[in-house]
Amino acid sequence: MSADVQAPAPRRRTRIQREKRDLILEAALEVFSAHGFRGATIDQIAEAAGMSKPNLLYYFRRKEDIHETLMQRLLDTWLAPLRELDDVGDPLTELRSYIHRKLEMARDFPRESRLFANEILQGAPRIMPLLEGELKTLVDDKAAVIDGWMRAGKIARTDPRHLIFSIWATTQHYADFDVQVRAVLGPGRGDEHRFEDAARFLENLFMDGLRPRAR
Amino acid sequence: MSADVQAPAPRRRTRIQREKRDLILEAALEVFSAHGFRGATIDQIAEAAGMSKPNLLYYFRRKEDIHETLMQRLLDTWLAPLRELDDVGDPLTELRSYIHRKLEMARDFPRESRLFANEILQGAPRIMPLLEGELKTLVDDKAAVIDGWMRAGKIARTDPRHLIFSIWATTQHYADFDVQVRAVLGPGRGDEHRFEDAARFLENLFMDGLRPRAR
DNA sequence: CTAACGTTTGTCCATCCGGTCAAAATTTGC
DNA sequence: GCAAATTTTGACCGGATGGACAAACGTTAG
Repeated sequence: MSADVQAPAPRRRTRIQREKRDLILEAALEVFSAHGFRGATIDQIAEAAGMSKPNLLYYFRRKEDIHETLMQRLLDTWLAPLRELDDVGDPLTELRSYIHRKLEMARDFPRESRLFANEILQGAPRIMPLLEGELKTLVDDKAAVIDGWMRAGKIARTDPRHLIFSIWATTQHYADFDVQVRAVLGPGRGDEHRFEDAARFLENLFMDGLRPRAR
Repeated sequence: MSADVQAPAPRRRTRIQREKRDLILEAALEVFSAHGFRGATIDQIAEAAGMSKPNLLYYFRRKEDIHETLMQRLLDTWLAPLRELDDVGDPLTELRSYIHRKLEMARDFPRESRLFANEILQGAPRIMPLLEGELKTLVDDKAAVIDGWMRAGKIARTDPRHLIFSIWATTQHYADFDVQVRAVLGPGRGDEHRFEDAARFLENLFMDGLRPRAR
């Protein structure tokens, strides 16, 4: 039995409706993430989804509806790694795996990352409530967990919220600024193995910083 | 009589031309950084610059010309902090001030940061050559400097290029993702002092990482 | 004063784009 | 097999937008 995501009380969706909507959302992710909301046109999305514009508009009445649906679906996937950050287990290990999971997401879902980045960059006009609600709550929650670790002396004392920001920033950078990263690394080893190199680097950075280790 | 194909070789510019062009570029920075290239309209820029659209088009023949000029002017300012990274002086101190300077730029020139972010996010269609040329050269150069420090045992060994990326990512995050940062910190102390807090946090992170310090 | 040059404006155009609509084609429930 | 419901399509619309243009306005040098 299907339970509809949010839309206002239409009767339960047809198989075709579910399939086509998914097709459209996939196409829209491709187009929105590459050009931003304003830069993307319905025609582009329709073509990428292999259907005509009026046909697409039969499934989503307005361009903004597509974007909104996409955003809502994505937020869950996107925040999953942070949700998993758990109080049990060794703090340093927990944080290390959080960083790795985030980096894997940047590698495997760069379009999703760019979609969010695009939205935030332009002032998050369409997802402000989500940021101030769901996201803030989650971060508050996890910041408390991290704070507990600090108080217990398990990790160094710093600002837990800025720690989370820095993990987001460093990992998502490899998705959002991919072209720049590749341009700078140039062809050759760096370009091919950039995610492995990034993983190793970030682990070093977050665990021990730059100060030379006395051995 | 005019024969110039595109930019170069116009006779020297009038005082009015210089003033108006600057005015337009300032307005364009505001508008482009807030809406992206495609999202910005010539009318918006013209209004922000306090002139009519045809008047603006008298100084810049095409929308893209404004963007291009803006980009070229900005790159210098933007990379200045990295250029200053110097071989002389204590490596850790050098890196610390680089981080601080970058963070100050994110605080004082958020529009510039967002303009670049927008461009890179969309695949850098208009500045690819700059990335592969000027930027890559500069990074190669500074990576060599950092590498020297590592070989000399002055800082821990890691990947110098990814180190640079991580500094860019963490500092620019406070400009590019400002709305998200503010939404998550919420009103109150965090919001007001976010840049000071960020500075302190980043210094801790880059110097010593998260491992609890034996005291 | 006036001719030459630089600047500004109103008007106009072609195209793009989000969205509508009615009719045609297809699928579904009985 | 057939009527009702769903899906698809082509044609169309109105507003926004990038840009062209010529006429008007202002400034400056002789």
